[in-house]
Amino acid sequence: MESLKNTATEKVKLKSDNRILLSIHRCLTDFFGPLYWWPGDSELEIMIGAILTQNTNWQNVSKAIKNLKENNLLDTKALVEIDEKILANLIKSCGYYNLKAKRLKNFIYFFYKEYDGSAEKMFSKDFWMLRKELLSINGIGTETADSILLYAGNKPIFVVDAYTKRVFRRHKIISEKDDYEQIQRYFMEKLPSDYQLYNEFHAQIVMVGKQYCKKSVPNCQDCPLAEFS
DNA sequence: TGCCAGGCCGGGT
DNA sequence: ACCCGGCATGGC
Repeated sequence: MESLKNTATEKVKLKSDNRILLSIHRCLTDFFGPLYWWPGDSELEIMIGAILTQNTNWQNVSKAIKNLKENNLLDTKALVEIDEKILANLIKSCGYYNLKAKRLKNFIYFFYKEYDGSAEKMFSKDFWMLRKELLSINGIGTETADSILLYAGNKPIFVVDAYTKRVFRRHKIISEKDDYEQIQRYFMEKLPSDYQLYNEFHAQIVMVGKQYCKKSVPNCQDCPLAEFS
């Protein structure tokens, strides 16, 4: 009885505690070990992957990227010059291929024109300013922009995706009605500004979302975050 | 077999 | 300010 009460009190305390996110992150670090995200050998590859993976399984995306690689298309100039229809055909496996070919083109024109295809140049800019520029490109929304900033640019900005929402809503750590910006602010206010931490944490959240906190199974079985909900 | 996957845009209320 | 349909392939 006494211990039960204490446990309940602990949970309430923990939930309102600013450090609950750090506790969760530590728990997931023990659980998964290092995850080494984002898969990709260059900034450009990571940025392309961020666009191609919109609402799409990564497996399908990696095939498309492999295809691009084999055709020497992980290159800004080559992507500027390639015909959009041909590009669409090469990325067919990742779905929405006509749309994504257009979006990829939009981004690559911007990258080539504004930054001469240099990631170093682009990421030397104040990253909140750069975020605005990215968001102004048709086809780049909040998550894609933030993935580019965090994973290609090593900027301390937290990426919110469908997994983040589902996992943290299901465990009642964030509210159902919080939108992208609110959730992002919540994470960034409660966590130290550290790109490596954001990188690892987001990767862990995706793992939890895929393996334990599945959409099709409303009660997360064996969820490593059970103790936090 | 049907459902799902690391969103975003444009048009309608 | 929301809400919704469209976009599409491949894996389980």
